[in-house]
Amino acid sequence: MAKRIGIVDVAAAAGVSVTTVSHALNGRGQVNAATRERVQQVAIELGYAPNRIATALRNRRSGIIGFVSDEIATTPYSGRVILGAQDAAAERGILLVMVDSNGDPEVEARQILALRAQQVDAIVYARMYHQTVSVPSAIGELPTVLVDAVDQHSSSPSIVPDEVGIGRDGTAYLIAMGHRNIVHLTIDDRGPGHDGRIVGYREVMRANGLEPRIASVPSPADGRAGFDALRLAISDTERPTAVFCFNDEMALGVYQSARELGISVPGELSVMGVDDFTPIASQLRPGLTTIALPHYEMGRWAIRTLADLIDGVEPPDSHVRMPAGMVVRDSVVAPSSLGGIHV
Amino acid sequence: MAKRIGIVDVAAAAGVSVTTVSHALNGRGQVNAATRERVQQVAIELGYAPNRIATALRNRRSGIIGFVSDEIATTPYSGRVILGAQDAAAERGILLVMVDSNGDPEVEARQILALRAQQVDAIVYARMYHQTVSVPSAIGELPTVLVDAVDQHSSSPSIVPDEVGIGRDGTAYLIAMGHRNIVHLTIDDRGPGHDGRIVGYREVMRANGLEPRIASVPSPADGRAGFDALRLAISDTERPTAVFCFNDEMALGVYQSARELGISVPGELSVMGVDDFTPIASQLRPGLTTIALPHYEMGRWAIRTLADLIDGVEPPDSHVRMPAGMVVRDSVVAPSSLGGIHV
DNA sequence: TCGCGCGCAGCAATCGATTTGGGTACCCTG
DNA sequence: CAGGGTACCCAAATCGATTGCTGCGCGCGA
Repeated sequence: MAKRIGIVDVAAAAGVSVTTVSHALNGRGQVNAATRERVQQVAIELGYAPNRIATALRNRRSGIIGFVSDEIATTPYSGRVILGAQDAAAERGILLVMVDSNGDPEVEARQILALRAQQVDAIVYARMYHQTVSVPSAIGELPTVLVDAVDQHSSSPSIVPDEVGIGRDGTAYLIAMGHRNIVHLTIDDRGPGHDGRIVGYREVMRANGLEPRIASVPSPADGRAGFDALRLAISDTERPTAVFCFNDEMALGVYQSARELGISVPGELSVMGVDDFTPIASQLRPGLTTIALPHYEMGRWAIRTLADLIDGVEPPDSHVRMPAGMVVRDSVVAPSSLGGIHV
Repeated sequence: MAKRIGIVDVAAAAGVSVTTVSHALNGRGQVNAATRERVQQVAIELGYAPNRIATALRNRRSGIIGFVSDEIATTPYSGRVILGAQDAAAERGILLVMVDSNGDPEVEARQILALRAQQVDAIVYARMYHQTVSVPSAIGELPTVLVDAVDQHSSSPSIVPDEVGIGRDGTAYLIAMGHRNIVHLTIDDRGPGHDGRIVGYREVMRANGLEPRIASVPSPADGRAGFDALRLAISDTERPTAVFCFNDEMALGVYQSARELGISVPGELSVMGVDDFTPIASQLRPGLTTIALPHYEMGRWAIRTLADLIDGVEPPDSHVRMPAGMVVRDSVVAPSSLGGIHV
């Protein structure tokens, strides 16, 4: 059993005191260049790695950031947030401890307490999808940033997707492709995503002299609802040439509905999603043109901001809305190419 | 700024020494019942929570387990493993630190070293899907378990899905539903999942006097491949009444191919998947009958086993193959109900 | 030659909880 | 009343790294 080697072992091997080893390795005190080099050499040979627990105790800084989510890892959405956070953390030598409250506030409070007992330096409070929250009091005075969430009553920095921008960009793209009769298919439940995208959609439609047409269904996961919504949309006086869906799951529902109704995609109907949920978006035929939420970037931003906050640096922008990016595949084409009805 | 209260504060408030507080709270030495109660009372009033960093330093046990994965959280598969691990860890007051090597062995080694510096008590070495690996040497002597992976040269406990059982169960179910002409649609790349399911499939087919028919495509994510494979299958002399797919993504491809070929599911073709990948399996119409890999349970098992290992308890079974469970939806029906060709 | 300053190195305190090895008071017994 | 237990409680050492302060020795100016 190879005993873990500590700073005393290095000191003994190098023939100096632990103080000098610490100084040499951390570049603190005054150490002769030759001594410093020798110590570093010995440390490497012995495979020395400082015990971060001891350092944390002494420095009152653990180098760990807690990542609190309502639904970790179970959805690929938050997965990308985690990935971004992980990457940014790894760059800074920070470790991430993730906990999943499963949406239960009591569990959440307990887990945050456990995190605090573990002396985490800061907390990322993330939600699976964009929503309004209130930061749990258990967090106390720990530096905190919110991801995919905002809290009006908190001064903690937060980052969310630019929902209005998504509504604008998607609509503008469809219009640029030549569509004029565009339905926005959303969900019944309201929320920042729901509202923001509608605002952006309306804005751009009106700016182009077009009439906004919005349909909504109970749940994106409900295939039948997509079917009904589409049927509703096409039974309208003017049949739409494009559907701008709230998310990719809903787009999958539309694809299936369209097939059942004998409507070809994208020939007779262009479809656009939001999320770039790969298993769906890239698997569908035709490939789904969609808007990728900036999950990865939000994760990175969160850790970067917290690392600064820990060092006492206040972020310039406290509440950030991050732009999303279009992912063009094959589900949106110019309406001129369709054989169906046109306006 | 509310100073964090420590054991000395509790001691002062309760009018006893820190030793007694420690004893009272941890039930170690001999403490008068009245004193114990008073200390506990005071501790709660003050909201005392022991600094686990200090405890870790003293006890040489951090209460943290490292979770090393090649692709964390980005796929819902590993997401469920994480969830199971999280739950089991939370029950035991253990925290999980997850790192993602993104498949890069060098990054992985660095991260494992960081984990060791952080004094993790043990490591879960997980893979995104069932494969054969070799445990990285950076782990050293730390207690380790493998999830969704095996290493012939390591004595570390491991847990993987019972692939042969999956092949057997799926095939048996289709046969029980009355199918006799069943194609197993798999991927080109070999691996424990690929091989095991074929073994189970063949075994049950032969045992029932049926001829195994296996087709394979380059990638489950490749929709076109699913299309081609299905066409290949149906151009066969005897048209299959059921397809047993390697996974749900492939099943999605088959659904789409079937639609394009004018074959109704499940009317003319029953489809079965593996994974129970919810966004696909439950969203498809008809709902996909599939076999759920025991990801959650494997995650639980991993932490349970490690917790025992840390306490010096050797697990009874070192290499476990965990059974999977059938999730019945609507994509498999008796072939008698189809109007198509039957054997 | 004396003394001051500087370069270099190390002692010892510190972080907060646990644990070892006593110490003290009280009670009981002979 | 002395000796021996017992029940309670506590001082101090400990975990490993960091850091303020001190000490030593050498060189240079007076």
